[in-house]
Amino acid sequence: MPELPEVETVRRGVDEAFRGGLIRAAEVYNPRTVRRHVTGIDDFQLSLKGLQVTGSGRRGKFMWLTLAEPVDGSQASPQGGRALVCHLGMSGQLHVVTDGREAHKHLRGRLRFADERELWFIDQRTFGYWDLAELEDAVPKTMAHIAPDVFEAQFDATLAAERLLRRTIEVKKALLDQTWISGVGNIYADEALWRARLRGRRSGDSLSKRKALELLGHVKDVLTESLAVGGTSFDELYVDARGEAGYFARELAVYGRAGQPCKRCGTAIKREVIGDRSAHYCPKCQR
DNA sequence: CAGAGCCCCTGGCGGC
DNA sequence: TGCCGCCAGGGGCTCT
Repeated sequence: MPELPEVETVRRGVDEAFRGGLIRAAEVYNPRTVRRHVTGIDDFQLSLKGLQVTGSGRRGKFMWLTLAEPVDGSQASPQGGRALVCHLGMSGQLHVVTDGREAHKHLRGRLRFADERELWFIDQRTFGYWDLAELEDAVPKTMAHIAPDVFEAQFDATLAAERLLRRTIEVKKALLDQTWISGVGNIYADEALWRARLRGRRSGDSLSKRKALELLGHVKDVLTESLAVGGTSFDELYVDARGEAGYFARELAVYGRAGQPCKRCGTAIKREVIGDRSAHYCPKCQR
């Protein structure tokens, strides 16, 4: 479900609510939720108890809360220290809970804060997870294989374009590969390809460098525009940390619009399968 | 190293 | 009512 704009929207809401907050207890109800944490569920819960949230970060679709011991004058440096990494998977949500509501059916874990507020991790399909990681250069060590996203200073569009040009797989599939550019998922890959008038079936090495750069520009544009309106919500499976939907669904040109007219030329949008994921495109104006 | 194929889950929906 | 297959914003692991 959530791609970069949705994850960033959630991160902002969680940061605003819990920056500076003291974790009184951490509870995990489904062992799968901490499957990346090799020392187990009990260790995970104990490790978080008593820590303070000092801030948050994000790379692509991964977000994290930075943590420190709540001791005067010895706050962890923003470049080092520990973090609670959260990946939302296909159906994960983080909710700021202040009203003592009844537990949700898919509540997988929660942080109880000293002020009685709670952070809930709700995840129907359990592809999401929580993990603890050491930070290195302000990024969790466990994310060394995830490339910078288009909003990071380290992102080099020229380098990324050159890498895309060396790939023999379909461009659509390449956009979903988080190891050279992160944050793009199935929705925004289709949208960026439509904007660039490119068929997702084209192989990376069939593009000109100019076209590759243009595509990356469209990726950044569509992510920016979606973030500005809180992301894309189709149903209750994506809402922000306060339970609010995003408004980008109405701006989508191709994703989920099979059979409907192309917003540029009126031709019916088609759906195909690329790399076991659905892909939506205009058969006339995407080549 | 890039790429392909498989696995991991919980539902909603339409067809029979 | 059931059963069955398909579909859904994710990524990891293993083998070639």
